[in-house]
Amino acid sequence: MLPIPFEILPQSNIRTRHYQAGELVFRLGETPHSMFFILSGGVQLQRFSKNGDLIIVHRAFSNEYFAEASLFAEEYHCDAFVSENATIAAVSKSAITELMNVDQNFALGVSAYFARQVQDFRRLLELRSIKSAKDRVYTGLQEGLHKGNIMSFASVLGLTHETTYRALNALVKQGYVVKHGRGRYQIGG
Amino acid sequence: MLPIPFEILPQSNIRTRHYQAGELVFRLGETPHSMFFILSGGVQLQRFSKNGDLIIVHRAFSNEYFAEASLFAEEYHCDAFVSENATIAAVSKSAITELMNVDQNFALGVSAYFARQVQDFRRLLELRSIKSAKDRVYTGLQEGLHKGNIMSFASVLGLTHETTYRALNALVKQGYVVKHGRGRYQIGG
DNA sequence: GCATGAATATGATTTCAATCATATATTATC
DNA sequence: GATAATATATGATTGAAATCATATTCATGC
Repeated sequence: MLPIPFEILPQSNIRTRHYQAGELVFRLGETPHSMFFILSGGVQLQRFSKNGDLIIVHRAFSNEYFAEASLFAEEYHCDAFVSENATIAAVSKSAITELMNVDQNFALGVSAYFARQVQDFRRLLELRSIKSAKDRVYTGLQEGLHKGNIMSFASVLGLTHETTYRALNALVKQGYVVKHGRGRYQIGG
Repeated sequence: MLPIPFEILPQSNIRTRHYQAGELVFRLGETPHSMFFILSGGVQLQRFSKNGDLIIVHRAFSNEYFAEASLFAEEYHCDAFVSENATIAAVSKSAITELMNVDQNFALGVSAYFARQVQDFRRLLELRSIKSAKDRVYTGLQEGLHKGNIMSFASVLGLTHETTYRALNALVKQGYVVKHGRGRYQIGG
């Protein structure tokens, strides 16, 4: 059910719940007892600045974890606001840390999981540093980030979908990309 | 010498070397034996696409680790190209994983280190998703990212320094930010 | 099969950050 | 203390992505 390495945790350590949009999964200042995995819906981690402005720290959606870092923190430093009706699995923090103490392989797996994420984020940031939409779309294709539809590809790239469609079109015209059908693009000319 | 949690590793597991710009620290396909920490200089992790285009996966500079993820990988999947003459500490991979197996606290520390990084990257991505330069600079100030000078603040924000100066100026004029002196800006009006 | 909504696609216009240029203040170096 | 290098700052111009608009194709539900 959960992605590796957390799939080996006994089901008893996972509690799944539905949330309505607008609910809070946790609040700033509370003591973390869980890490969360979104089965469906959306959550945004947010806090308010001294001036009262809303700061969105992270938005998470289906099949993503959030609040992993609070596994190792004394308290949450933001609110988890449900932005779309969601089903969320709460994974027990103590179960994870205890298993890490017992099972070295699991401990390595957890580190590897986070290290891998760091790697992915760096790659994404580097991709976003590419100014030209055409180059960014092309590199995104090369990196295999066009998995689902163009809309989500565009959002990974940090571009509007219109700009992404146009860039794809231009790349096809220039022969860098082939179009196999509506919404189906692939590197190669 | 190294940042926590790696500071407790015996010095014998760390080998420091100078590199000239243009050298490779490691090559794609090699077996990882180390994770690296840059004492000075710069490195870019890069690979070449099927079409022969250079893809820069990550650029790392002073006081940053790179290739952490390869701690848990079978082989490097990019080259580490020295972009500026550098002094780099190689931290033994086996020393880290062995210590993780023995010392649960260290294992937790390693996980926490990566988890924290994931958190930071998410925050940075969310910040970069703010379109307006003024809003981005303002939020960056709120998040405490203006530590050194404006140039480095601008590069964290992913903006040119000119745009950053202008945005700061505008924020001061609108009363959202106060200027204490040349290059010294602070939230508040 | 028809209606509704979403994704794909492209056109017209606008906006705003990047770019290029220049000036001044500050720090570092000899 | 003079010189060079860097950071701060601002002005003018440009270009490319965002925005707004519209059409078409495809999927989904009734």
